[in-house]
Amino acid sequence: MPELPEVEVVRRSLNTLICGLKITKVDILNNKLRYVINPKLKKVINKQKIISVKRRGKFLLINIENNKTLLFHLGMTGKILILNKKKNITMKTSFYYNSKIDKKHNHIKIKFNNYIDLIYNDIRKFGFIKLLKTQDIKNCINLSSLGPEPLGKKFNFKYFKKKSLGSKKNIKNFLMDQKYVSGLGNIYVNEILFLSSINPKKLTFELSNIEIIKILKNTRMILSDSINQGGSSIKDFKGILGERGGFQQNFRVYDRNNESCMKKTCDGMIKKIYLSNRSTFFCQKCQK
DNA sequence: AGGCATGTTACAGG
DNA sequence: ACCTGTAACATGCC
Repeated sequence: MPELPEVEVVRRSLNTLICGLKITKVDILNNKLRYVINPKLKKVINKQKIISVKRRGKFLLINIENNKTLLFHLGMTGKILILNKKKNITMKTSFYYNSKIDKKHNHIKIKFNNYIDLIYNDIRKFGFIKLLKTQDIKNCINLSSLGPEPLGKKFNFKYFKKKSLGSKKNIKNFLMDQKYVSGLGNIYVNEILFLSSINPKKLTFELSNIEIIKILKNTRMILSDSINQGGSSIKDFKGILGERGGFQQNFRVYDRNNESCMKKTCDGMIKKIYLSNRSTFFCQKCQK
């Protein structure tokens, strides 16, 4: 899935591409995603203008004129595509353009008054779209228990210290838990702990102040770098129209089982284990 | 053929 | 109540 950086990149692209546009038609090609799509959705949003596109954790929120909001979650394989019919090309919404995209997984199509179509494509159908009243967003079951944004001011030392002392989780599961901090997923958590030289199994109440500071700093750095690069937790991403070729993020530790540690000062080996059924990579030497 | 995959959630057992 | 591991969801790729 798209973790926070990917969702943020999509949000920025959408925000520049569809704000102010009027919806002229909605096609539901498949109404069974993670939740069954509200059958009223089509009628309610038709003929309405897009006000803004926001993000909370890994959720995307499209605010619409008549006090409605479309809440998207991209699950594991969800993508938002923009099709420009005037030029008969698929424009990127940043890295979500991919020449391998198969039309048979297009589930929702929203047409606008300027030759643009927004398409929701999702191979595994773990994602969803919900129609909400804008004023109900904060109390919505999906958003109400989310922790602070990892790039926001509330995700600070004081907060982290308090929550980490109150938890018996290991640090990896802690960072993966959206109620403590929202938007991190398996890839970025592996990367954060690697750069912080902390063992993923270390319990949060055992973390030193210095380790907490490292986690906070590396979280911000990794996420903002990734956003600036256009998102990176998708392996086969190609740039706009594919011409930029095989952009591939070089993760430092994720998916590097049995490779040697990339840190200059370390000659350890990366090991793969499972925590809560999620693949976990760490250096046996510098992440003791 | 079988294991694995960026997420979330329910359930069982400790 | 909290924690972890397991499985489920649906599909594709080694």
